[in-house]
Amino acid sequence: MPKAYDPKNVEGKWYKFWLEREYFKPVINPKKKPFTIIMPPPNVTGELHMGHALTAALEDIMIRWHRMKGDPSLWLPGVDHASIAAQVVVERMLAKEGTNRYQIGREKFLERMWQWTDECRSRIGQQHRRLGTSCDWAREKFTLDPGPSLAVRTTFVNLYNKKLIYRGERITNWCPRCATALSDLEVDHKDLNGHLWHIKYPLADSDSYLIVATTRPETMLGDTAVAVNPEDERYTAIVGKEVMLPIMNRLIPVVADAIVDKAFGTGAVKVTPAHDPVDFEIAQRHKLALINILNKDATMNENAGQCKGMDRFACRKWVVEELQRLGLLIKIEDYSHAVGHCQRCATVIEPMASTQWFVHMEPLAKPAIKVVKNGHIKIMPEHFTKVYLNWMENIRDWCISRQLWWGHRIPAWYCKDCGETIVAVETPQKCPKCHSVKLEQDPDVLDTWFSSGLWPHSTLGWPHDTEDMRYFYPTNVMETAYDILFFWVARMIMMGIENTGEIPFKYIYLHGLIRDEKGDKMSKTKGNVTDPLKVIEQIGADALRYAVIIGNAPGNDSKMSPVKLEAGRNFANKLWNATRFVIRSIPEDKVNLKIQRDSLPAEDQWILSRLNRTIESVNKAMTNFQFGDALSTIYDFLWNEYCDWYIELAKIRLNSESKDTVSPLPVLVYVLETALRLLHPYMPFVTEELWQNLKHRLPDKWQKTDSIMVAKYPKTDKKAIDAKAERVIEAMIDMTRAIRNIRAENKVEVNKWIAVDVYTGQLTSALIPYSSAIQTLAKIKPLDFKNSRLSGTMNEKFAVAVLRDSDVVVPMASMIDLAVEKERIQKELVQMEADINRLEARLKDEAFLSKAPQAVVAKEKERLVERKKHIARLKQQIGERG
RNA sequence: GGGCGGUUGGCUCAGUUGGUUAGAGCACACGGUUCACAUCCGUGAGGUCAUUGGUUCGAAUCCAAUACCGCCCA
Repeated sequence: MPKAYDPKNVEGKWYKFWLEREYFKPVINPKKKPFTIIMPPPNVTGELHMGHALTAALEDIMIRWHRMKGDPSLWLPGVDHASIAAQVVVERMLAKEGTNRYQIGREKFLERMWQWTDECRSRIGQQHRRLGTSCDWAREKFTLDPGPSLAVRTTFVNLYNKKLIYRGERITNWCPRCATALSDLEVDHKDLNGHLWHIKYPLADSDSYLIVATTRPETMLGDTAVAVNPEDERYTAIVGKEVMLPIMNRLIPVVADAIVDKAFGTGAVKVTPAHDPVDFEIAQRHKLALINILNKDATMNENAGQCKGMDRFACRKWVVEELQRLGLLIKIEDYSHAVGHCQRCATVIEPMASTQWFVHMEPLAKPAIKVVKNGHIKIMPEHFTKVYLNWMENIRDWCISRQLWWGHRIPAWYCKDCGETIVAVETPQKCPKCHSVKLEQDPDVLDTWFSSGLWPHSTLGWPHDTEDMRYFYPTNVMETAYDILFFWVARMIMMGIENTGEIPFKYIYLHGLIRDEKGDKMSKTKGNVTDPLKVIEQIGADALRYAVIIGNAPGNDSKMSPVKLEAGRNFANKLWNATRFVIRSIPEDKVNLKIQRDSLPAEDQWILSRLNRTIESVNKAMTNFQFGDALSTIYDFLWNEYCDWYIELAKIRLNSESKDTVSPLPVLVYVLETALRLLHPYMPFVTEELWQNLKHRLPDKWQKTDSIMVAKYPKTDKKAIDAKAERVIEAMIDMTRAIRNIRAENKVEVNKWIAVDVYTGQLTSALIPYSSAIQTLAKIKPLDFKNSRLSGTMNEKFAVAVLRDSDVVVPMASMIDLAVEKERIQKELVQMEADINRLEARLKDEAFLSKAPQAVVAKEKERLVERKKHIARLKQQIGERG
C-alpha cells in the first residue's frame, strides 16, 4: 500500500464492482419490511451542484445503512424535465445562435430540448455515480417517460371529473420573457424603490376631480372604474357618478367597495381589472369590463390607444409625461414596494387576466393537513411543521397551465365545431357531442410540479397495480431541501393521498442549503456553483461527502469551505494509514485472529468497550436522522481513541519480546473492521478499499462476504461494555497526559528520559502492567508505583499532578521552573475551591435537596466528596516532602 | 404587514427531552522528520453561550421583550 491515500485509483473500481454485483437492486421479500427513498429528481438544466451532493450523500447514507441492516432497500433515482427552467436554458442557447423558439418552430424546438436533455441526463448520471450513490439505476425514471406521463394524464382527468381542475379567466402572474403564466410560488417578490404617482381624474359632470395614486401609471389605460371605501365619507356623494379617464377619454364609474383601504393615498383607487388581482375582484363584484392592454411580450396592444406597440416601461414614461403635459400629475413620491419577478429569468412579472387551468386546492389540502397534524407524516426538523400548516391552511388555487412547449401537454381537446371541451387520458378521435373530428389539443403544457407531485407513486408504476407499488409504497423518507417544501413536498402529500389513498412517505427530512463561502445561495443564474466533480477529482468523493455531512444539522444552512474538504481528505488518509499499519503488522503466514475473550488485557477490553459505546450512539443518532452527529462520533472514535491510543499501545505489545504477551492483533483487526463497517455509509469508497485489503487477513467466515456494502451493520454488544477497563485505561491516559504536560510546560527535551513516582491507590495492580506503556508514551524511566500516598515539597526538584485516580510526582533534578509550577498548581487550587464552595452551597440548599431528583443530588454529593479528597491530596503533595 | 429561524472562543459550526468544569474542526502559540500517517504527532492558550427580565432548586437549553442578521409568505 502506498504511503498516502489516492482516491483516483480506488473509487471507479469499486463503483463498477458494486454495479456488476447488482448490490443496488433490492430483493423483494414479502416477509421483510422494505426501506424506500425516492430521489428528488434533479432538473435537466445543467450539472449537479453541492446541494445535490448533499442530497445524494444523505440519502446514500440512509440507504446503505438500511441495506446493511438487512432491509430490502430501494433508492429510486430520477430526473425532472423542469419545464420552464430547462426551456429557459435552451432558449438562451438559441439566443446565442441568433434565433429563437418561434423561428425554429415547436417541433424543431422540442428536438433541441430532447437533445439537451439527453446530454444533461447522462452528465447527471455520471456525477451521481462519481458521488457513490447506490441507487437502483434499473428503475431510473424521467418525468416525461411513458409511465409518469400516464400518471399525469390520469390524475388530470380524475381531478377534472371531480371538478377539482377547472379552466377559467383569472388574474395570473405573466412572465413577458417566458411568455407564460406562472403560479404564485414561481414569483419572487423583491422590494424595489419606485414611485407613487398621484393623478387627477376629472369628474364627468363638474369641475371637481378625484386623485388616485398608483405605482404603475401605464395601467391606467386599462382602467374601468375608480373605487372608494363605502364607509369613506369624503366620497359618499360621488359614488355612482362617472369620471373621465385621462388620455383614453373614456367615462368610467366610481364604485364603492369595502376592500379599498381608506388610508392608502387619497382613499380613491384606480381599478384595472385585467392587470391587478384586487381590481379583478372588484370588477367581479361590480360587473366591470376587463380591458387587457398588454400583449404577451408586455408591449401595449390595441386597447392602449396611442400607446399601442410601446414597451410597458416606455409606455409608463410616456403616460407620465402626457399627464404632466395635461396638468393632471399632482405629485410624484418615492415609494418602495414589492415587485414580482420571474423565478427563472428574473423578468418583472405582469399580473394579467387570461384563461388558464387551475387546481382547486382546498379539498386536496384538508387530508394533507390531517396526516401531518396526527403525526402519520413527521417533518424534520419539527419547526417546519408550522410552516407547512400555515401555508396549507391558507392555500390558494394553483395555476397549472403554462404557455410553454417543453412538458406534459394538457390532455384537453376543443371541438372546433361545437366548442366542446374533452378531457381524456387517450387522445380522442371525435367529439362525443357533435361527432366532429375537428379536434384541437390545448397547446399548453402543465407546470412541472404537477408531475413532480405524483413522483413517489408515478415512479413505482401508478396508475398500474404493480409489484413495486404494492411492496415499496408508501415510501419511508422524503429527503430534500427545505426551499421546495411548498413547491414539491406539500403537493406530493396532497396528490399522493388523492391518487393512492395513502400517504406517500412517513418522514420528511429537510436539509438546509449549501451556500458559498460568503454565505450566498448557490444558483446557476448567479454562477457561483461549485462543481462537485472538480472537488471529487481533487480530493475524492469520500472527502466531499464528509465535508457536506460533518456538522450538518437538519434544516440548517451550511457554508462550503476548503477547510472542511481538507478535513475529509485528511480523515480518509488517516484511515488509510491506520489500516496500512494494521495490515503490515499481520505476519505473512496466517495467524489466529480469534479474540480470546477471557484473557484480554484491559486495553483490549477498553477499546472494545469504547467501540460498542460508539456503535450504540451512532445507531441512535442515525435513527434520529442526526447524521452529522453520527459521523463525528465515528471520527472521534477512530482518530482520538483507536489511532491515538489503541494503536500506540498495540505497538508496544507488537514489539514486545516476551512470550507471555497476548497479541493485540485480533482486537486491532476486529475493531478496525467493525469501525470500517460503521463508517461505510458515510465514506463508501475508502472503507471498501480498506476493507477489501483487510479481508484477506480476516477469519474464514469473512471470506464469504464479497463487499463491505453487503456486510452487516454493527450492532451493540452490551456485554463488551466494560466500565472497569475504561477506568483503568483512562487513568493510564490521564497519567500519560499529565506527565507530557509537565514535560512540555517545563520545556524538558523531547528525547530526555525522566523518572516519575506515582501512587494509584486501588487501581495499582491494574495499572502496573501499563508501566512500560506509560514509560514509552511519556518518555519515562523508571516509573515507580509507590505503596502510599506521596507527599512532598513543591520545589525546584519536583513537579506534581493530582488526577482522578492517581498522584504523579515528577522529580526533575533542578530542571523545573518553580514559578511556572506554582502558578499551575495555584490555578488548580482556586478552581477546586470554587467548585467545593459551589457544591457545598447547593447541598445546603433545602430547595435543591427536596426538589431535585435523587440521582442528581447523589451525584452532586459524590462530586463534593471527590473534590474534597482531590484538594487534600493536592495540598499534601505540595506540602512537606521528606 | 404576518410567520419562521439565527446570534456559542479569531473563523466555521455542534450542543436531541433544562442537571459535572459548554464541545469539535480550522486558525494561533510552543515543541517534534526514528520504525502507519507532516494529509502527521505532542502540549497549550482562547468563550460572563447577543442584551434585559422572568420561570425553576438549577437555564446556552424553557418563557417574554429588545437589538442585529437571514429566510418564507403577503
